[in-house]
Amino acid sequence: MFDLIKPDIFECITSIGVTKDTDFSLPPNPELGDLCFACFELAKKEKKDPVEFAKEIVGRFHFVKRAKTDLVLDFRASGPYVNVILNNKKLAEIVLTKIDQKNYGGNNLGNGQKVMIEYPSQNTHKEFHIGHLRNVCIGNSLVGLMEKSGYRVVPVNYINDFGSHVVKCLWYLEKTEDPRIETSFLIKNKQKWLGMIYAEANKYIAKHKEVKQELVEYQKRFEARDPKIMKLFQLTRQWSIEGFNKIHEELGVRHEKVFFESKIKNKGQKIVDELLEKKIATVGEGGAIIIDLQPYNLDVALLRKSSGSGVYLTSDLALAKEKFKRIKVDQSINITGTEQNFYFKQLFKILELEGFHNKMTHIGYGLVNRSDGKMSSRLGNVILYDDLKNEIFEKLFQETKNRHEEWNEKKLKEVTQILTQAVLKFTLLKHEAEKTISFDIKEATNMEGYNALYILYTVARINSMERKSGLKINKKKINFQLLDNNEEKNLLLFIANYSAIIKKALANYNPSVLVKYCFDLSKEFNNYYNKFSILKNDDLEVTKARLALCLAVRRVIEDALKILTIKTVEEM
RNA sequence: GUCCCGGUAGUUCAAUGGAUAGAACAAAAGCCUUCUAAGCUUUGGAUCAAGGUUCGAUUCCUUGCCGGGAUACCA
Repeated sequence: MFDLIKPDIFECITSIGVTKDTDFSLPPNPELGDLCFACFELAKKEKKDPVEFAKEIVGRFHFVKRAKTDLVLDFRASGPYVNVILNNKKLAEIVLTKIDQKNYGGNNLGNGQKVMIEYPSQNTHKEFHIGHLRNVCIGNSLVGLMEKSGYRVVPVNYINDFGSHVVKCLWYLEKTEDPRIETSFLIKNKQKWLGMIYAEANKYIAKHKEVKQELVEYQKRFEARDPKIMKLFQLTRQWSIEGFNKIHEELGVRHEKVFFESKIKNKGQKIVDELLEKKIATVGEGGAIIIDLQPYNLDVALLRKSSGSGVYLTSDLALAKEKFKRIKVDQSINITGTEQNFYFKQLFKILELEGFHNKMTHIGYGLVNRSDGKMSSRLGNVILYDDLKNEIFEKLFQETKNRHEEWNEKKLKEVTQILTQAVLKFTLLKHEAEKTISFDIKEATNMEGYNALYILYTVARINSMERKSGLKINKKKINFQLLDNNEEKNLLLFIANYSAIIKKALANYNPSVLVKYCFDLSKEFNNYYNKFSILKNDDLEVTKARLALCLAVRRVIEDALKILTIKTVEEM
């Protein structure tokens, strides 16, 4: 932790037995010191008692202690811990100067490696609910985190437009001769409407089990590209894709390439044939093609239905190859729900058996459930992205209007839109990525608490102060000595810890770490803001120093939010 | 049946094996002639159970109980 100031700390404490892999953390009580480190490991190396060793380290430090202008002022032993007392002036100077560096808080773990990230891989003819939204939010953040860490990221999408879900939807539309197709220009959101039809189709099929054979036949015709079906397919497929594109644009997704199942499925079928020839795959019950992965503890995987139709796996085999063929990348990452963890283990094993050795990773995020139970299309209780977005927008619009009567409609909408996106994204990112979410609409539309608004409000406050001060801050002329209270020290330490947070978030594929960091930093700031006056101050030098700190806080928050693709507003 | 994930305040979530388990919501009480009250302060409240490893366990291991997911023709 505290990577930003670590080099300066070690400069003060060379050759006293504290190795460079020693990590610093915050003491449980600020009165103990500014930073601390535990001596368990260090003492073990020298075969000493940790409590004794802590005292010894402190003694050594006092012996070699250098000038008062160093970052480290003092060491104090407290049981097996050593607490570090920092020089406020030096701390402020280092942090507030370093923050202007390029790619501040970033690192170069990626070393220019090219990585493809595939998300959210939706199915056409289906709804876009908050589960998909979680996928996009995590994907977006991962792109940001990897770019911040020196990777060259290629975001791509894979659209499943050729599976049995499409078959069900088209078959149902045809069977019911839905008149709305003819007057489709009347439908406002066709992508959403189609999702509704798909849900209806599912309900119907569940009730009328006898249509199963009919669907099998329909799928055969579909996969053989029966012109009669293709017309409806092309039309409706386009509705979904246009709808997705609009959503992606709103959410700040920027795919460099899009793969379609309809263009890949045949290639997948060929791979299945090859696997059969190579005797990696075998013929199973009813003529289905399967692959026995039991030696690897991965059960049996189905590669082709007994009807000859493909399954997801059929296409995914081809997709893996296509990815590396079309774009020269060093590795590929997939983001899907954790319920597909097992599926991806199977997929990767099959590719491995086939002799495909490119690096592929699967990242699973937890399901989004409703607080009152499971979300399922069949129960008809899915929370759609569009609906949630509108609900939040309405609420925020009213509130913003009340606060800024002087704003015109256009400005109100612009600001509310940014706030809405921020609230949505924060809500779906605030939990640990791999954990199941219990989603509560009431909580999501609450404007208080652990919420994006809290952070954006903090930024808006700083913006406001900067405007009102009329000052241009020149770091070279700041008297850093004036930043000497505990709250200021805490803020500086928070800022110094930013890069460690980035690393942690990426290492665990877990953007929630960064979300929490933004909130905690904002909280620390609001505490400071309420306790100390920044502008209303007798001493202009103090105002300048404090304002410089405020701007640094804003810079870090905005940088972190940018990674999460969350925008801020000047005023709110 | 087997495999994977989870179980922490009333609720939703935090806590690389480290000092006194943190937040938010909800509940109770306060703070706007003062830089945006979408804010701040204060109060009460929790580690599923039993073993084990360790100087030290919410964290690691074992067992049990509870919940979720996966487990060849669902997507």
